[in-house]
Amino acid sequence: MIAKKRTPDIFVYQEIINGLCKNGMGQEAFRIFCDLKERGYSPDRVMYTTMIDGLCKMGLIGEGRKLWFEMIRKGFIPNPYTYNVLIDGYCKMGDLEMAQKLRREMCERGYGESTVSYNTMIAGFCLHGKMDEAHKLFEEMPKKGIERDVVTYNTLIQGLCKEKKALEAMDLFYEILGMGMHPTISSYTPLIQALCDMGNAQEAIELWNDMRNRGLEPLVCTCDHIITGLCKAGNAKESMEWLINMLRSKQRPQRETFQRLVQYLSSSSRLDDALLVLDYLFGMGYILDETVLYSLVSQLCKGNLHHAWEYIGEILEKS
DNA sequence: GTAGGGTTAG
Repeated sequence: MIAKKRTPDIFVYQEIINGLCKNGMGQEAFRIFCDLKERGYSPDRVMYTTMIDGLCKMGLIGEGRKLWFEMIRKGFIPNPYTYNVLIDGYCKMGDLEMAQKLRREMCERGYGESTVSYNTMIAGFCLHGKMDEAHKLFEEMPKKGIERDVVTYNTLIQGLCKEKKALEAMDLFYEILGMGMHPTISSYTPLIQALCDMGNAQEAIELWNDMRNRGLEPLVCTCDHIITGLCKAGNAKESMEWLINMLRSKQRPQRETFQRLVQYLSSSSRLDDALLVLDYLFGMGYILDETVLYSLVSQLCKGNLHHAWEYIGEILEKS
């Protein structure tokens, strides 16, 4: 456009800056933003908001704050979008006090709170393990007439799961259903992981099936969690089946998943399966961690030493 | 000639 002397307008630049920010090229966006100002363009409130958000998401909250004041100097009053972007930035870096201060300031300016502003703060508290505070806000929402949406629930579910409170998180999941809302991938993923971590793989699989029945496509890592969960629950057979299904559908399990499975199979004397999984592991281009290797070798040595020696030679060659 | 852009989980 520039070469053809078609000067891009502010909307085109807005799209470019936003697109770069959302695709991991925030530095480039910031360069263009600064360049624009030098060439005499004046960014408006939306563009400032977009750039402040981009900077916050890169962890450059100081730069974001500078732009905030620059915007005010140029006569733009921050609106709820601008506030939320900065509040989210402070939440993410753990300065919850500053986030709360900005939230009060936003209200003093006469802007009402919204589902998004609540979700932002709840996510901030959850991220930093302050579940009591998160709950307080969650309870406050209906009292203030602010609707909870599926993001509100998902955020709290994720927070509770991280704190190993899967039962409480399940209650919220049922509440989503009870309210007639539609759960999303983010409702299921942390729950399945938490249940697997607790050794409750069967319930996790029920959730998995429920998710599939709703036409939701699970994240690949969810499958990894189920495989490790099944090992934890002592279910070698099903664990192998899930792994093979993953490989069949051309999904790449994590190295850690293979290792846990090899470790579990060898420690429960299923050496044939362990060696089979090991073959898949090497086939994916992974190498075996030393501690898992030692445990496998010592298991092999408990059996027929002659065979053990053959296997070990083969394993060492591949690793 | 007009309208058009920005925020929360993952």
